[in-house]
Amino acid sequence: MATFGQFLRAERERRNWTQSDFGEKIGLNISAISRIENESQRFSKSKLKALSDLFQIDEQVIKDLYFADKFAREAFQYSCSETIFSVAEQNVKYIKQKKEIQGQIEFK
Amino acid sequence: MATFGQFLRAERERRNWTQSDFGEKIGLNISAISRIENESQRFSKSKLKALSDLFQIDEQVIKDLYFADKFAREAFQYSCSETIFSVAEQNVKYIKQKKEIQGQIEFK
DNA sequence: CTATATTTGCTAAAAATAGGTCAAGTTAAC
DNA sequence: GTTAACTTGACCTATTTTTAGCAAATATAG
Repeated sequence: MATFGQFLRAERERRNWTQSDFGEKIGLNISAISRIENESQRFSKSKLKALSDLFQIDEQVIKDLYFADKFAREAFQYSCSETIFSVAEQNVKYIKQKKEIQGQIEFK
Repeated sequence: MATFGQFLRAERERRNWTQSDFGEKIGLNISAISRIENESQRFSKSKLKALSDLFQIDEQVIKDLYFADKFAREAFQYSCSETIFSVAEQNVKYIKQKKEIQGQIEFK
């Protein structure tokens, strides 16, 4: 599965829902759904939980799909180089480690 | 170099600039600089070009550092799983490929 | 055809971004 | 122990971007 919009469309169709069915369930009108599926609009972060409930798909999975798509589009849009994601991965490790150390200091 | 703020601070100090020197050159006041260096505020995307001119560092390098940092922080904040960046990388490839095909259709 | 589903132009409203000010601190160097 | 450099909190504002509803235009299935 490549984009979040394609994922949404596939899951919707698997359930034989029209865009307006889906829109009603998730709280968006039909044009928003269309644009989201065609990626001219983003699905809103704040509805991810509702989406995971609706589709009965683990929230972590949904969230990861969502952010992978978001990052990919942004990296493409700004012509980032190909190494960017491995750098980002290292950065996350660094941040995690830093927070751990901070935690230790706070409770000393 | 791990975060964009740390990068900025290191480059500023290498030049023996105070935060207020740097702020003047880039068009931000001293509290903004401090917060940016300590990552409680973001550096603005629209100033990346000016920054690359000021530091005489290739814009692509600056941009990559900036976005790697941005993605990492977001992934951390939303507790994305560790595989997310390799998925994102694949997604970029997919997007690039799709745009190529679209280009071919448009000029047929 | 016709009905249903989807896409899209326009737009007001909402939300995110970007940053400032002022005050009250803390560091670090001399 | 001053002084310059830096940090941080609280609060405020302007600008830009994005959203999502309406309605009109297309597309698609039967």
